[in-house]
Amino acid sequence: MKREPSELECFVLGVVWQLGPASPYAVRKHLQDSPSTQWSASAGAIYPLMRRLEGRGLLKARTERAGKRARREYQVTARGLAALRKWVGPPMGAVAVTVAHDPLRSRARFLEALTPGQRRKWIAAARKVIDEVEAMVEAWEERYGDGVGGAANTMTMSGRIDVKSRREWLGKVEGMMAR
Amino acid sequence: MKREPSELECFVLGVVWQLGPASPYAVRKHLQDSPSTQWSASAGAIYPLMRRLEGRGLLKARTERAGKRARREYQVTARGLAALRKWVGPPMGAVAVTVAHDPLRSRARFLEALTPGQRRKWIAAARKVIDEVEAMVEAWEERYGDGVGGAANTMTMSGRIDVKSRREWLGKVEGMMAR
DNA sequence: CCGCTCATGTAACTGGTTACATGATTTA
DNA sequence: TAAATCATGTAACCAGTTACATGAGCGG
Repeated sequence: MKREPSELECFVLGVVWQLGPASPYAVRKHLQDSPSTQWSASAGAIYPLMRRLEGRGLLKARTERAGKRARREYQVTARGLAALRKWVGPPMGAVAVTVAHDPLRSRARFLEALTPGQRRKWIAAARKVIDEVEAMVEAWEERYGDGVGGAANTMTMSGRIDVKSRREWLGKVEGMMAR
Repeated sequence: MKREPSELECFVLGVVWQLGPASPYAVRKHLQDSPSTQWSASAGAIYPLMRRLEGRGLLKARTERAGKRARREYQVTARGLAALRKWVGPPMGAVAVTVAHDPLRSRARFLEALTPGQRRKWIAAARKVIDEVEAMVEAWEERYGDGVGGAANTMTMSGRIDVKSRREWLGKVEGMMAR
């Protein structure tokens, strides 16, 4: 029974599809710039991963040379696109049925372990974190604009809603704390 | 240089602190029931992890016997509480500065890879997924109510906001798709 | 007595991380 | 020409997963 590909594998497949022919380095940069820190996009992850995808026939590589240097350019194959579509769904796998993972919320769960003073400071710090994320999202939009198809819009939109909803959440947390 | 503990380690530390003396099994169940699938809470993760925490002096164990059977009950030590507080912050580590990770959004990023028909189906499926999550959150509240200190309220509240924001997001995605 | 849940573990694996190595190309 | 960045990779490690093993206790 063939195991189904990991989230990162599919995501990379998608990124290559979106960028058009892309080198592992380009994919890496793209992931690093993206407002999600879900993956570190380390070389040790990406290079072997893309080789793996190539081995499975989901990507095909072509070695171009720019100047003296060889660089691998990967492209999504027909099978690769099929795999991407399957991953995107429908149907979505069971992995999708979950509340979003947010390290801020994980921590907030244990706010009661702090002293009231620390709690107030925590809220302030959290607010700052959310501001930072907002800035990241805006910077990302600035940078990539409509670069990656219509996807950029979807992404910044989603980032903004995320920020908004976390602000709302934080407000409520503050309210509950006060009582 | 001592490496800082993983998210799961700290989260487990927090859960033990919240539950009061708790067995690995109890922690495992708790994580499994929680609406977050961030961790599978497999035995192979939890048992060694709690041993590790014990080894670091963040948990202390006491072996109780119920009937013929020995069960380990862990409790958070003073150092453990300090570590928990440090993890919760402030200051939050850099890990916290990220948009929430949501597999639905990851997938939505590549919606353009689908045919328009599939896209519509995708939206419907996504709506269902969100409904499921909502049900999970409600069930969780039903079950744990005010069980784990005031934290239960914070958690269901956060789950609800999450659901609401994802519905809003999905609506927008649909809107953008239509154009 | 059967099957289910409680409860504790271990062994093998693996995907992803950190850190290092190497050399080409660009920019100050 | 020195420093920074582009670009590709590898080796060692590790946290967490899957799958299995074991046995107690309990409800039907």
